Parts: sequence; structure tokens; C-alpha cells
Amino acid sequence: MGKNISDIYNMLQEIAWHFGNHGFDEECCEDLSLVEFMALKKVCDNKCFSIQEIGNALNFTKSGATRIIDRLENKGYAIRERSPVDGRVCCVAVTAEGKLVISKVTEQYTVYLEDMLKGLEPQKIESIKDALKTMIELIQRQESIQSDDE
Amino acid sequence: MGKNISDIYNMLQEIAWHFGNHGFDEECCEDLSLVEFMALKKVCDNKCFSIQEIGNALNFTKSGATRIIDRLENKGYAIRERSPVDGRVCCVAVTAEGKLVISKVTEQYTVYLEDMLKGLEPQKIESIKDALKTMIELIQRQESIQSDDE
DNA sequence: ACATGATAGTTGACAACATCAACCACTATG
DNA sequence: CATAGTGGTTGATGTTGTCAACTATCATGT
Repeated sequence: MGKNISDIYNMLQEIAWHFGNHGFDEECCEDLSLVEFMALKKVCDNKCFSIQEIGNALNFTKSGATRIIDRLENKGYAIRERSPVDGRVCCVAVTAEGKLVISKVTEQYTVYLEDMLKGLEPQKIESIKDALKTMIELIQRQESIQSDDE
Repeated sequence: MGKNISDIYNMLQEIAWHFGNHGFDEECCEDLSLVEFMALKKVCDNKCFSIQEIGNALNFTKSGATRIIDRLENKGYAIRERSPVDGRVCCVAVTAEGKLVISKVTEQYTVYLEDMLKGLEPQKIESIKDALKTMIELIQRQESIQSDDE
């Protein structure tokens, strides 16, 4: 049984490698690094996402998060606004250009993945999707347990 | 359909994030970075793995690969030997300590994943394994296509 | 045999990036 | 209103990967 599980881990690691930072030959997402792209996606999902929240979501320190948002802002994909509720926190928001770049990159990836998956029966694709969804849920549950500990 | 595929991509990216470099709170694998660990695993799988092959396998330049092997050698997990067949190439090999650290880390991960997956029916786990295996095969096929292009 | 070109690996200079610690600005509490 | 706490920024720093130039070895043709 342990062997089975460690196989799964190794496969997850391979996949993580491929779809993570090292799977790209050149630039990953237009003029964004993967880190920046992930941050932008998080920002896009939320109304008023603070710097620290970004850091927590992506496992960065707050100064790391500051730097990432700096870069996104310089590229014109995000903006900082002071929160009206609490003058200390920054509400980070996507710009129109930010939204555009996300959809552009997503489109690109979809084509890529579609090509990769073509030839599989739809039913097989569905089962992959199911499996991934289960994994995501497990990850999220586990993350919420971790944050309870703190 | 496109929506379905882009969902899959987003999930893959989430998973890649979690099991990749940014999913760790602290050190990832004993005293190794993820990159070093991946390289060590590759080395371990092959008898006489050259520096360039490591670079290709992990998407690094040859000088990057040199640096990674430097680190592994300094930590005592790998050794360089000149190939007897071709005096230019380095055969990188794992040391006993290298093997030890791999099995130690693998053990650790297995426990972690086992805990994460407990509660799922064995049948569900099997279907996850299947899905991952399919993904890996697709990745490998696609990589071999890429290397044909060059 | 030897000149020429290709290939494997190394190295110095460099740039990108994330962290730490110190700091500033604002908020909350007594 | 003093004090402590929190969110965010910044300078200094260390790690890490790339580029280009270099050395050493091999392969080829004459």
C-alpha cells in the first residue's frame, strides 16, 4: 500500500514539475512570471485582496508579496488602493489590462491542453477532471487545518 | 468544452503550486531544495547520467545543471566521474548517502500523502492514480515530440 | 598525423528574486 | 493620549540560474 501511495506522490511531483515553473522553455505567461501570474489570478478572484492575504495564499512573506505586487503594478496589471475601512491595508485590484492578460494566457493554455488531451475519450477526460477536483479539495481541507493551528 | 479544459488547466496549476516549490513552508527535502531533490532522483534512476541530460530532463541550461550537481556533490549525495567511453562527459552517480536521503524523503512524503488520502475509498484512490498515470504519459509523449523538433 | 570543427563541462559576471530586520503609518485599547 | 499591535515598505543580503567565454576532449577529412 505504501508503495502505491509513494507512486502517486512521485507522479504528482512530475506533474507539478511540468505545470510549474520549470515546465516552460521560455516565458510562461506573456510578460509575467508564473509567480506573478498566480498572484494576479488570486487578485482577480477577490474584491479587495490585501498584500498579506496574497502572501498567505501563495506562501510568501509579506515583503515578498509587496515585491510581487510592485511588479504587477509596474506592468500595469494591478493597482493598489488604500482600504476605506482600514487605512493600513492595501486593496489590490486588477486593471482591465490585467484581466485581458489573464484571459489571453488562459486561452493559450487551453489550446495547449486541448491538444494534449485530444485522442482521449471524453469519459476519460471527465475522470481526470474528477480526480483533480478531489485532489484540490483535499489540499484545501489540509490548508484550512494548517491555518487553524496558527 | 473549452471551459472544461481551462478548468482542468487551472486545477493542474493549483496542484503544481502545492506540490511544487511553493507548497513547502520550510525546507522541502531534508537539506535539499526541490530542484536538487529532483535532480538526485533522476540521477538515481540512471546509470551514468551526464550533466547535459540532467539539464534536459529538468529544463536547465548546462551551466545550471553544473551548479546543481556542484551542490549535490558538496552535500555528499552525488559524485562526478569521467566517462570511460568519452573523456568529455561526466557520469554523475548517487552515493550511498544520496540513496538514503531519497528514501528518507520519500518515506516522509508517503506518510504525508497517506494522511491526506485517508478517508477516500480505495477505489477512488485507484482512479486518481489512473488519472495521474494518463497525464504522465501525455506529458512524456509530448516531450518526445518536442525533442524530435530540435 | 594533424588541422578543423563539434561537443561536454566549467567559470566569472550578472540579474532576478525572496527573505530578514528595521522602519513608518495607521488603528485599537486602556 | 500613550502604548501596543498590525499592514505595508525598504535596504541589505544570500541564493540561484543564465549568458558568454573558456578549456579539454573527440571526430572528421585530407
